[in-house]
Amino acid sequence: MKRKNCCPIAQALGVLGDKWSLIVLRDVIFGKKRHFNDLLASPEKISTNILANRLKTLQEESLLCCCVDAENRRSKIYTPTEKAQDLVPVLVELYKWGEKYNDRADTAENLKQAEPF
Amino acid sequence: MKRKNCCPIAQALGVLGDKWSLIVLRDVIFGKKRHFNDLLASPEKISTNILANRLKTLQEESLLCCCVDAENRRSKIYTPTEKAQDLVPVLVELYKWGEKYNDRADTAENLKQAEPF
DNA sequence: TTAATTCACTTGCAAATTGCAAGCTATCTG
DNA sequence: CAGATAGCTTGCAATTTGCAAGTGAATTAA
Repeated sequence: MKRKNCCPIAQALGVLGDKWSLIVLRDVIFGKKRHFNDLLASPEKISTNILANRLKTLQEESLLCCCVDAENRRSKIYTPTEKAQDLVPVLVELYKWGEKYNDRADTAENLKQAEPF
Repeated sequence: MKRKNCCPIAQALGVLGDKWSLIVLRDVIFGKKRHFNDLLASPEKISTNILANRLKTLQEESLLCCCVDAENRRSKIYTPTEKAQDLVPVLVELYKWGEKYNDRADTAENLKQAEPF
């Protein structure tokens, strides 16, 4: 989804707003996974065609770069760019939110309406 | 995508990891939009069936609550819960990242590989 | 009080995306 | 040289998305 000339949140989601991109980036950034098969092995069970497609689009978006492993030339090494590293705060906030809410049942407190601004 | 018993990032993305949920939440939280037609009017042009579906799932996930407008009974008011308000930091970090990178072309700086941890 | 309008959807259908399994090619290892 | 391994690609069914048109109840305008 190309989202030019619009709000930065929508622009960010144009790149990251799908089921898998941020999972792949999480594994590359925090899990330090560098190889196709490492990324395949994540508990979320991404399939090979989807992973190949995400690696391609994340390179096109300059979030990952790819080089051949000098010591094993059938292997490729995927590395996060600084643009990807700058997603660390996003991933950290997502982590905190996920930890706060998605482990536990909905409580009366959670369900409270937010105060008006 | 149900993602129980896994990493909080994956849990969060199970709820938020699609093209539209965070756009709707952005509009409800920051844009203070409260009605179906307000949300439809966003520049990203969500379609009616998708919006209806997201409003339903966001209620099921306790991110929005819905009540009938007392002064206009055909109108419904969608309000963010605290669980939704707690996504503000996520949205802010997405905003900052989108602002930093997605307005401009890729520069040599952006494309630099990240330093190893 | 009837007609038109508005609001929040729903339905139908085509197009795009996802998910699963199998296969393929180049490299390496025994 | 035979198998194993890494990183894909292909085919196809199922799910999700996007567009346009339609629905029904509530409201407002004539």
